[in-house]
Amino acid sequence: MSKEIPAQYDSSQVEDKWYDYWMENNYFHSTPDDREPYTIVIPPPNVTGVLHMGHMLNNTIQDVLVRRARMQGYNACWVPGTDHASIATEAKVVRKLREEGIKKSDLSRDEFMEHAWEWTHKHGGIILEQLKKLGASCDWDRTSFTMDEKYSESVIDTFIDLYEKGKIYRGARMINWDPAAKTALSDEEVIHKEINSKLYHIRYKIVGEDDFVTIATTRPETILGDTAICINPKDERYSHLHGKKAIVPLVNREVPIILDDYVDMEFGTGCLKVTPAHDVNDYDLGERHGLEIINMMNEDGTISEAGELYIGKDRFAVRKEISKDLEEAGHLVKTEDYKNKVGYSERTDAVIEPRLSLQWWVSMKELSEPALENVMNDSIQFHPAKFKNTYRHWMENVRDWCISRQLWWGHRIPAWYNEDGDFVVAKTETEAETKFKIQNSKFSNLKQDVDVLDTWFSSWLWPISVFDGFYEEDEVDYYYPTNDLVTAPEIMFFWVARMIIAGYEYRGEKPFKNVYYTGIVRDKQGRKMSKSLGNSPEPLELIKKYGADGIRMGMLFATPAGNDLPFDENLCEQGRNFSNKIWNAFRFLTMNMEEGVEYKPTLKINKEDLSDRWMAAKIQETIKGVNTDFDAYKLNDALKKVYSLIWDDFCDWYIELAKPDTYGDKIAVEKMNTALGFFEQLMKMLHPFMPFISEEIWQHIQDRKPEEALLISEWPEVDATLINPYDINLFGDLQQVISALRNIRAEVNVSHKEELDVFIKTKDSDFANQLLENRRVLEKLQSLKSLKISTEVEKPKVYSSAMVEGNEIYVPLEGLVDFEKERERIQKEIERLEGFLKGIEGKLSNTGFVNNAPANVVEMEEKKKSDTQESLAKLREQLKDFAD
RNA sequence: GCGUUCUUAGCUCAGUUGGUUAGAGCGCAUCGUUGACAUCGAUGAGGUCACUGGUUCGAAUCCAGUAGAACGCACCA
Repeated sequence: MSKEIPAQYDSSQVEDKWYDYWMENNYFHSTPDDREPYTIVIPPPNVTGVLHMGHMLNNTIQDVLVRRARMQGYNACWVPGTDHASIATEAKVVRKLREEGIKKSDLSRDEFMEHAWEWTHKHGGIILEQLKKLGASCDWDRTSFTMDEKYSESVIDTFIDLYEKGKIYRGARMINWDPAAKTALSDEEVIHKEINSKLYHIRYKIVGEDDFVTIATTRPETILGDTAICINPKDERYSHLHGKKAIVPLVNREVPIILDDYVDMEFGTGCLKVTPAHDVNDYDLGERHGLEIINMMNEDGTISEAGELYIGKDRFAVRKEISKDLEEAGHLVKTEDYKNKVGYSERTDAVIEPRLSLQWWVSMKELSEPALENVMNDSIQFHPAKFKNTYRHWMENVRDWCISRQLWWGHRIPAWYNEDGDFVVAKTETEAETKFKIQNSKFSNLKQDVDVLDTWFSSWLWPISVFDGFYEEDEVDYYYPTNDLVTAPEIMFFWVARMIIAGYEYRGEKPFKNVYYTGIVRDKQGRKMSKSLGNSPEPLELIKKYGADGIRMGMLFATPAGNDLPFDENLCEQGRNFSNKIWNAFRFLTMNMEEGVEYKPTLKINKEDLSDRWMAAKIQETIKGVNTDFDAYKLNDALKKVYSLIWDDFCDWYIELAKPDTYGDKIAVEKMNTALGFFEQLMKMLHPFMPFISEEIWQHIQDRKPEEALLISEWPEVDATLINPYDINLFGDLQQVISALRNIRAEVNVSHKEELDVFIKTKDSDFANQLLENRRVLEKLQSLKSLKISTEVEKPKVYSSAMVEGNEIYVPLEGLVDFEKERERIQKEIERLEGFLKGIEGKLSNTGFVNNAPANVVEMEEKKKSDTQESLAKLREQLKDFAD
C-alpha cells in the first residue's frame, strides 16, 4: 500500500489486468447448483459484425444487471453468442467474392458454403472479443452460434414439429421480393418510406369505340402485366363502360373492364389498372374475377419475356422509357407529383416488388395467443411499459410468417421433393424415402428444397437452444425462464415476440421475465449512429481514451430505459473524470496512512463523530434507493445516486472533515479504518457500473485472495438502524451554515483563508447546543477567528448576514462590506419573501382551502407563514442597520 | 389515414397517488492552485412546466381541444 500511486488514474493499465484475473479464476462461468439462477441471454450480434455504439449500450446494461445479481448471491449466467444472420452475411460474402471476380452464380452451393464458412471463421467472434474490452462478464464457455450443429438440429426439428402440427404450410402467395438479394422477405423485413414520385395518367382505348379510359398509376412499367381495368360499379361516370374491353397500350392486349367495390371513386381518375402478378390488391382482384396472371418481371427486377417489350431491362429504366413511349404514342395524359410510400428491403435497401411465389409459412394466429396474453397481464414485463401497446397492436393483427429465403447461407428447409413434385418434410433423405413409400409415392431421385430458413426462425429458439433445451433437460430446467432480456425496440417483432411464442410452444413457459428496451444511440444532430453515415465513434478507440468504466458510466448516465441516447464524448469525459475523482479520493487516504500500520477496514463507526454517523446513514439511504431503482430498471437513477454519494457526500464532505488538523499529521488509525470501511461499501455499489476501477481499489484496500474479489463479494444489505434522521438533519443544517458563510465570502470577496468572526443567533437553545457540540465541523471547513453561538448574541455593528432555518448568522466585516450592495441584497430577499408570504396568505384566507385541504397541509401553510413573517421581521431590522 | 407515447433551464433528463419557493448533471459566469484531485474546489445566473380551455380550495401532475415531435400499423392505385 505504501507504493507510489499516480495522481492520474490510468484505465489502460488496470482494465485488462482485472479482466484477465476474473477469467483466470473462472468467475464468469456458471453451472447449475442449489443457488437461485439469474440468467441473461445476449441478443446475438451478427457473427461477422463489429462492435458499434448500440452494442456498447446494450451490453453495458446487461453487464450491470448480471454483476449486481452475481453480487446478490444469484448463480449469475450471461450466455453470449452470435447469429449467422442469413441474408446479411450472405450479402457480405457475395460482395467479397465479387471483389475477387467470382460470381455467386458461377459457384455450386457447396462451393459457396465453403467460402461463407471461411469468411465466418475469419471474422466470426471478433465482436465477442471486443465485448471483453467493455468488461462484459459473459460465460464464454457457453458461447453459442445459431449454426452450431446441435443448434441447427433444434431449428430443423422445430420446423418438422410445427409442420406436423399443421402450423407450417407451403403456399403460393404474394410475397415481398427483394430483387437485389433475390429472395422473399417477411413483412417485418420491409421498411416503408415516403418518397416523392409521380402519378402517371395513362389512357387505354376502348375496344371497338373511339373512346378512352384513363387510369392513374405510380408504376407505369407494370402495364405490361395488366390483365384488366377496374371501376367501381357505383361510379356513374363510367357506367357506359360496363361489359366492355380496353386495349393495353404498347402491348395492344385486350383486357376486360371489371367492376369491384374495392376501387375508390375519389382517387385519381376512379379507374384502376389491374396487374395481378405485381400487386397484392390486384392479386386479390384477380382471384375474385378470374383474371389472367402475367408475371412480367424476373427475379432480379428486369422485365421478363412475358412482358413482351423491354425484355431484360431494369424496371426503373423501363419506367422512364415507357413513359416516353406512352407519351409519343399519345397515351400519356399527364403526370403529376405525388408522395407515396414505397417498401424497401431492410437489408439491401432495394425497392421491394410484390410477387406471387411459392413459399413456406408459419401460421401465427393460434401460436401467438399465449404470447399476447402473458405480456398484457404482465407475466412478462416490458420496461418501459409503453411498448406493451405497440406489441399488442402487432400481435392482434399478426399475419402469417414467410420463413423461406432463396439463399444458401442458413438452415436448409427439410423438405424433399420427388419427380412428381410431391413433397414430404423429413430430417434426412432416408426418412423422406420412407415417408414417400408409406404414401405409395415415387421416391427415387429425391431433391431437398433449395431454400433456407429466415434467420429469425433460428434465433427465436435462442433462450432454449443455447441450453441445448430441446435435447437435455438439466440445464434448461435450471436456467429457463431467463430473467432479463435487454434489446432494442426495433426487433420487438422480429425477435422478442417470436421468442415468446416459441417459449410457450416448446417450454410452456415464458422465455424471460423482463424485457428492458434500450434506446437508439444518436449523434448530436439526432441522427442514428450508423456505419454508412460515418457518424459513429470507434468503440475501442473510446475505451482507450476514456476507459471502459468511463464510457459505461457516460452512457448509463444519459439513458433511462426506452429513451434514445444522444451520445456526446463529453459524457465519456464525465465518466473518466469520475474515475479520476474516485482514484484521488483513495489516493488521499493512502497518503494519510502511517508507515508499518496494518489497517483493517471496518464498518464500525465512532458514535461520537457526527460525520461518521452521517456518512453511514447516507450510505444506507443510498443502498436502499439504489435497490429500489434497480427493481424499477432505472439504472441511470441508481448510478446517479452512487455518483452523488461518492462525489458530493464522501469526497466533498466526509473526506474534507477527515483531514488531519495539522498539515503533515496522519489520519488516526481508527478513523482511517472507518473511512476504508466506507470506501469498500462505495466500491461494492459502484462495481456493477464501473467494474474495473472498483476492483482495482478494492484490491488495493486489502490484500485479497482470489475468492475475495469484488465481483463475487456480497452486495450490501440495508441496515435501516443506521439511517438516523436526526443526524441527517443536523448535518444538513451544518452544511447550510457553511454554504452560507462561503456565500458571504464570495459576495464580499473575502478569501477562504481569511479568518472570520462568526456570530450565530439561534432560534432556540437546543439548536445552539447542537451546533456547539459539533462546532468542529464548522471550524474544520471555515477559517474562523471566533465563533459565538447562542440564542442571544449581540449583532456586530457592520456585518454581512445570512439566515439558515430561521437562525441568524452574522459576520462582522468592517471595511469590507459594500453598504449599498448589502442593502440591495437584503431588499431583494425581503421582496422575494413578501411575494412568497402573499401567496401563503392568499391560500389561508381562502375558506375553500382551509375547509377542504387536509389538516396537515393547512398546518404546514400556517408554519410557513409564521416562519416567513419571522424572517421578514429580522431582515427589515437588518435593513434599518444599513440605512444608517 | 389510424393508433400509441411524448413536449419541464442553453443541452440531456428527474418530478412518486394533484398539496413547501419545480430539481439534477452537463454547459455558462465569477472567484480560487505550494498538499488527494484544475480530469479540481467554492459561489452564482438561468424555467409563465408547448398552447388554449375545463375540473378542483389548489394543476407540471387529472380531462378536452390545438400545435409540434417520435414510434408503430395500414393495399388507396
